[in-house]
Amino acid sequence: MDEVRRPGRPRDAARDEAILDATREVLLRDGYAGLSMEKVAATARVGKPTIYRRWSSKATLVGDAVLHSFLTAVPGIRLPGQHITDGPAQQLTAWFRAYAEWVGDPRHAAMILALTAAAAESPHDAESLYRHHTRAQHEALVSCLRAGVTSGEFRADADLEAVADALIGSVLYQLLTRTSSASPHRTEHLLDVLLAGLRTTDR
Amino acid sequence: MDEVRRPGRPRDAARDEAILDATREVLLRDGYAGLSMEKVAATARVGKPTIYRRWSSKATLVGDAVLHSFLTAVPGIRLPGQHITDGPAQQLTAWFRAYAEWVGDPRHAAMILALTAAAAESPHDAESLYRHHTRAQHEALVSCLRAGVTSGEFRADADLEAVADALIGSVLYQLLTRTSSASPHRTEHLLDVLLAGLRTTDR
Amino acid sequence: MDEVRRPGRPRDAARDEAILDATREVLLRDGYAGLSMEKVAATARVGKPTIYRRWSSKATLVGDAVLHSFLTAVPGIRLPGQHITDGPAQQLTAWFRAYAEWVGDPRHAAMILALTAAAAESPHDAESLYRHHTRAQHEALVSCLRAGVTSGEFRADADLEAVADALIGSVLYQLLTRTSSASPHRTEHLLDVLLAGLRTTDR
Amino acid sequence: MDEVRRPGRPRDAARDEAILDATREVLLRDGYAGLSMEKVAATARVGKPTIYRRWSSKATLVGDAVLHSFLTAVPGIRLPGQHITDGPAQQLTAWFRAYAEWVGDPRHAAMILALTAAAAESPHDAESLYRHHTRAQHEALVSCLRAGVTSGEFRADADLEAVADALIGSVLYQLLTRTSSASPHRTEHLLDVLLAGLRTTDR
DNA sequence: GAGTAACCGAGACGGTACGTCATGTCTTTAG
DNA sequence: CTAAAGACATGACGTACCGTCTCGGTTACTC
Repeated sequence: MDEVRRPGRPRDAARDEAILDATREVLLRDGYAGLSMEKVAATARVGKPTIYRRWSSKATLVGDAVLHSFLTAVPGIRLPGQHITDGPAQQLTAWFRAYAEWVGDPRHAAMILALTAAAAESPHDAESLYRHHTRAQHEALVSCLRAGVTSGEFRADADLEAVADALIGSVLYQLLTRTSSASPHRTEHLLDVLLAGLRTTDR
Repeated sequence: MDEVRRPGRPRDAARDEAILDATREVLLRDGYAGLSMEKVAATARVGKPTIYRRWSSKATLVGDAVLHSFLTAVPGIRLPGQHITDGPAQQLTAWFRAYAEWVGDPRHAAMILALTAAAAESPHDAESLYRHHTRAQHEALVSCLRAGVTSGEFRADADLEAVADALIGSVLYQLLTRTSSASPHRTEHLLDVLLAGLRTTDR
Repeated sequence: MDEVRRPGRPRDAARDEAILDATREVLLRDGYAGLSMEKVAATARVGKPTIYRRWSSKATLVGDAVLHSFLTAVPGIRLPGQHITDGPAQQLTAWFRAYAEWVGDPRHAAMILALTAAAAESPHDAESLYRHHTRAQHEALVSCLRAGVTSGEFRADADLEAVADALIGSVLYQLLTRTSSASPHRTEHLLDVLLAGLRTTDR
Repeated sequence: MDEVRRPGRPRDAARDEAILDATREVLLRDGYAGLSMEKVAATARVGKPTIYRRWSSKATLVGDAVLHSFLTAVPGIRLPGQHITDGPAQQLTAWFRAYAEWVGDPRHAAMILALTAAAAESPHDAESLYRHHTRAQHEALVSCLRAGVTSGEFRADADLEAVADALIGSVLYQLLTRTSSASPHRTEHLLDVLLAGLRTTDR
């Protein structure tokens, strides 16, 4: 299980962090369009080859920068609910509130937009890029919904993937059309309708 | 209401079409990232100043190219239903099917992605850009939903904007994560759930 | 005989001069090794593509810069003697003195060294480069020597090309080994020996 | 007289040879311009620091590589003639023939050009570099000429240094202008003229 | 019908950034 | 302390586009 020691000077892990930090900083300041590898290198006080050694393109770099932003800044978002006392509906609501709040921060909204830009810009790696970086959320949502189906609270014939798509997609659409930020109560209203539609009619 | 006649040679309207066609062609071939004004000019057999005289940036050019693609290629999408015989639910279903089918064409999917890229790339003009170009769809959806509320078929307390956001957003999310295309039946399933949630409980 | 007018904006001849001037300036300051296209561009206040549009490499740029230095700065060197009263020997002496004096200026010495570096650096274009830029001198020397043969002053069996090679080559060798500059009297002494060797023995 | 034993692992003398060999190999293949420390290191299967530990720059490395080429490949060139039976004129002729023949080999011509490039590239170390590596030849020539003066065969007032400069310089000039190689008979013709010019008039 | 003013294509211009390569130094493990 | 390997900051490479400009030439109104 030991890592194989390659010859030569090992990569400095501190550079990775510096580069990702710089990427986020530039992203916030100038947006995805205004982000250049040169700026990132200068901000991180790092040579360009040091960046290219780790990330082959602007898109993959931004992808990782955003992913780290997800993981480090909002770990709570990863597991929508750990208390068994909460039912799926409450869990979904809790998650959605946390997500909306997280996205409410313009700095986090900028991360989502950057990721979206990276994916939409080059359709061929869109899937690998966008999916990979939102998969955690999507899977958490689906498993939560599935728990609701198992418990009999939700309809068994509902397409859970489609519901998860709609939850994440609606926030994305709001970010794109109402830059300021997605309104928390709007997302909550959507959840109302969706939950109503999901519940088993004979209860 | 007459247009003010400026002196000098008037602009050649045929160039507009040639440029927009070229833009779509390049967009399909190389994606938004691979689109350069230079390529568009070469493809349209037009000088660069001829483009800049009409569009000030890549984003606005792409915006118009996509909008024309919407308007000319799928006019049916604009008005979800003009036959009063159809109820709101049927109208929504019809519109959603048409939309999903339209987006199913990779060429049209590329247009949506390009528009998304343009908007996500520079947050400050995201709103003006993206909203402007998807507003028609969004408004049609909302007015259709509102008709359902008026007729008593849909709950009065539902946030119709949120529902419209979710419908459009879910397609967008699918485009970003499953490049091939959005699956038509998935969107249909989502509609099922949403309609169920929208319907007045005491029916 | 009219020049064909190509379409598009014509090149600005003033840039050529600015670039060549900058090249010479950098050459003097930093030598051939220290000359980079980037420095030349910055010094000439010109974009890099403007240079590459005209010269494909550092070597050809330096070649032209040195050639212009020859032509503009020391036109007298081109025609070794225009007074018919002077015999070939006097003409050679006059030319050699002028040449040695010209090369005595460190700025001109730097030009010759730069040209030499450009040629020696890449053997395949050495010939086209070096020969082209020193040909004028070489031809003038040979024709002068040939006049001496015709007039009977010089031996008919002498290899005039070899003599011209030696005259130019000796200055070059001195530049390379005694950087400060070639000593004028040394070249004059060489001329003494060569003239003595060239003269017809029975005079 | 014992070498001082320094602590630690001693340098491997075999590396020196490997590096110099690699330098010559790259020089032949790509010329001085195309030679990089990286290529040399790779060709010699040696780390870059191993090179920098021994030679501080590309120029000094090339200098030594060429010098070794001189010493090992054509030892005969070092001493123009050790048989007292030959007069200075014959010795000069013999040396010149050997030199011209040696230079006739394109591999050796490349060495001279590389040395020239190294010197011409940075005027400040031109002297130390070029002079050091051609000094042996130059001194041999001068001492040979001086013997001729002592014996009364050559004029006492001739500038022997200038003559030596011309001999070496003419070969250099030919290499620069006629890449293929210097023509042996041309150098021989030059020697004819020079010897004629050197000889005491009253013979 | 002559001006004139804006159009058109082509392409040069000063720039910025690209992604790659080489420089010379530093840091690691191994000998 | 040396050696090989390779990461590092730096900086130049030659190319692609940017958006502006300057050409010769065209087209359609205005006088």
